[in-house]
Amino acid sequence: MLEEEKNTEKTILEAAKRVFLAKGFDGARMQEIADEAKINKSLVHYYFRSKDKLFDAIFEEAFSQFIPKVAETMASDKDIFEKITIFVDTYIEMFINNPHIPTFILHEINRNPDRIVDLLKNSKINPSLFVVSIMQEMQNGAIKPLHPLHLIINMISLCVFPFAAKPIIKGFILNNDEALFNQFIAERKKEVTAFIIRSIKN
Amino acid sequence: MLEEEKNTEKTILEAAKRVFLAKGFDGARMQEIADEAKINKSLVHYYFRSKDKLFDAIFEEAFSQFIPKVAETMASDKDIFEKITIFVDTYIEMFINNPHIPTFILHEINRNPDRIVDLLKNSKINPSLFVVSIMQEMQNGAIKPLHPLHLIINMISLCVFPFAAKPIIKGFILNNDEALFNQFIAERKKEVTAFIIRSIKN
DNA sequence: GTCTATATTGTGATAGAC
DNA sequence: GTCTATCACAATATAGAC
Repeated sequence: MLEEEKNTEKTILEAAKRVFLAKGFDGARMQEIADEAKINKSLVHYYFRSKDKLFDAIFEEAFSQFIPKVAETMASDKDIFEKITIFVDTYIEMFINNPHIPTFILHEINRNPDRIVDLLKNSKINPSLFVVSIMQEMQNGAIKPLHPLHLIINMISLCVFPFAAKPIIKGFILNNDEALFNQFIAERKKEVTAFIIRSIKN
Repeated sequence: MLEEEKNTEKTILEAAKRVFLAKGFDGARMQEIADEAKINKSLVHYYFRSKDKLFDAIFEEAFSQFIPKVAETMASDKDIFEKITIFVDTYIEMFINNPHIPTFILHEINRNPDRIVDLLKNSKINPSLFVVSIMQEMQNGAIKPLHPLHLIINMISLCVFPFAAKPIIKGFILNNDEALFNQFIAERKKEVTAFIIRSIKN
């Protein structure tokens, strides 16, 4: 039997995740989620009452993915260059496996900015760990003087943006060739890490 | 009289731009556009027939803004470092004046990827100008060996992402302080230009 | 828990008077 | 060109049988 039978709630959540991430809240339809889960539309309401409540469950999970758990790495005794390498690898690998996350989060946080403040208050994310790490390496003379916040935003920008802009990069620059885009992304871990380290290393 | 009376079509277009950019196609309502333009909802249909046609007019203009006219600069005889400075300044300045453009474009190109291929075919945008410029400077020995495409995407990433992620940066890292965010953006032209040039200069 | 049927509201779009 | 009234349909949500 191999446990093919999942419980309905989980099936709905997985279907809803696919639909919401692809279409966004406004573009998603309860009917489409039901079809995707191969169940009746009423069952979706039975389990989650409203579209809003269902969306909340999806958004919180997706948002937590957007901020990978690199906190442990940041608190470790590895040097800043190793930390950056792990940071970039983790981020890009996660987006390869969840390509819709970037546009989804960037769109939805603008639709409802207040929500993220609440979410982040309850999260264990602590960027100051990384800030401290950066400032220590500056005092060591390992890296050039720079604003830690700009460096962090630069790192995230370089990882996230190519996934959010995939249709432009692929459709315009890469002649709509999916294989070429995948190759571009595959190169990117090395490329981004090297780009950053060249810029900050003393 | 100072020409206070604009023609209705233009008024609708300006209202539609505000609503579509803030809410996206799926989130926008024809009623809200009419309210924003302070006219009757039917008039919007009278001038533009359908929501789709109205959206097309807005999207094309917004998309053309997303790709600033830096082509002339790229074809000029300025060196690569001046070109990068102008590129970054132009991009960031444009997003300061049009803060909704990044999320709007990134969301809509994913909703309808085919549209952008058509749009770009009809545009005069030519990234190869910049690629050639980069490769020449590599042969001159002015910059390190690198993949031109990755450099271009890096430059765009660093300019665009902070605007798309404003609610996260402001709400999470900057304690929801708008002034702090504006200061962060103001620093960014110098910061990004320096970050890039440090990384590629020989 | 799962289904069918239906209520209710929202929304794009049109008809027709002025 | 601009308005009021209204249509037609889509979408969220609920009622109630099984």
